[in-house]
Amino acid sequence: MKFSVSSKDTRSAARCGVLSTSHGDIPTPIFMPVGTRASVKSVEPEELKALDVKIILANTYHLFLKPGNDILFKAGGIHRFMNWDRPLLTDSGGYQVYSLSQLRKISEEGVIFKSHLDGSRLHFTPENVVDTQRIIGSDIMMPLDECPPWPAEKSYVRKSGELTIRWAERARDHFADTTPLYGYEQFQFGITQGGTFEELRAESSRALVDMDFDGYAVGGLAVGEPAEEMYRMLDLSHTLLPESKPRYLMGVGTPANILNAIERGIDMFDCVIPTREGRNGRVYTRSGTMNLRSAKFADDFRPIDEGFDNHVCRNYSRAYIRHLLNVGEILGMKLCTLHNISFYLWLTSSARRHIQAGTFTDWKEAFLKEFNSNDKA
RNA sequence: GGGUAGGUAGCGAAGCGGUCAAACGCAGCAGACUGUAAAUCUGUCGACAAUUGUCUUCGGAGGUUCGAAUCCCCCCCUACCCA
Repeated sequence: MKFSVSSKDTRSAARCGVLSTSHGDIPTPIFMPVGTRASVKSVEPEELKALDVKIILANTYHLFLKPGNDILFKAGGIHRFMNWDRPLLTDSGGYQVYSLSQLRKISEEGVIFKSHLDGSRLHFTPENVVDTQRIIGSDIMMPLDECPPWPAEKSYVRKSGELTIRWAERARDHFADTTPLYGYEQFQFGITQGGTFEELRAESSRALVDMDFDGYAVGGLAVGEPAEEMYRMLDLSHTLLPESKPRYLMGVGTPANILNAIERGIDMFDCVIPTREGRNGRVYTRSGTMNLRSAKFADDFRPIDEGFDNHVCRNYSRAYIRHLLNVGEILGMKLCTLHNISFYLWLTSSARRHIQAGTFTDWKEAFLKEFNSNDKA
């Protein structure tokens, strides 16, 4: 995988780069909206492009259930299926090992899920998860891993992390033994685990680095631990993961999480916050968040964030969107989603600009001060 | 003019002698949401004191009863039907 770091911050580990895939280049740091089931909920791929979304996520577990591999293969892969011609990354189902923990059993071989849709038993192995992602045709695929909960006993996190390492090895081998199905290159990242234990995180990182993945994800964080614990793990990861490979912090996070992680050398992020919270009426502004369902916005005809230059703020008022949410019109959820994605992309593009200008740290402090001082939620 | 069904907290709507400050829904208010089982979920929702507390409510006025939103009488209003 071609990844080039173009500029580095002098006062922190923050860096800017470009990640090249067959479906286009991705400037980093970057935020990737989540489109679990081949859809960023409520938004058309064309609209994502209009927002200048560079790369989106989809999920192997959910796509395997529906529409299933047959349909995805007949469609010619996910890009053609959903009319998205830019880069796409698939998560492996490792997060579902965590989020659907009541519905699965883990063994050395892999994971058996009891489908949340119809209860049927689904066998996921490191190998067949690679196969499914070949069929999906994602530009970047993730190996099956176990995301342990927090808090968890160190002994459990160790055992779990060691299993994830063995799975990663199998996934890497199987990736090498198979080829892309649609004529363009695919890449595979490794996922480090180890919870918030330095020792385990380091072991996991070293083992995965030895396998020479195309990039490295830091997994198993933002599952309930204090943010400081997460940052500690990032400081450590920064010293262990190769400079020359992209680093992806999975499932993170709030604007503050993202900026603090960029400061610690992370290049890629995904999170459901902007889309899910958008559907629930919470929108992000430079001076904090606000819940547009509140009656206090009923006659507030200002844009969501005055002076913020995006499609939603240029064209719609708080009062209108509040009305839409209030009467259950899907457009309300959509406009909030569009706005939040736009805000998150603005956040990472601003970070890039300030890293390049050498002003990242100051800008981050100023942004967070403003964001936290006047929370409208 | 006659008949029938009703008038319950912001709205809608249960309750039909005590366990009723009164189910439930909506609206309101507050909160949650981090590799999406989330267009979801939680709390609150008469007024005050703000933990077990007190006070005023079920169209209005009387009455029966130890006790009424619930029973009786009169009045007012609404919807529909018949003249």
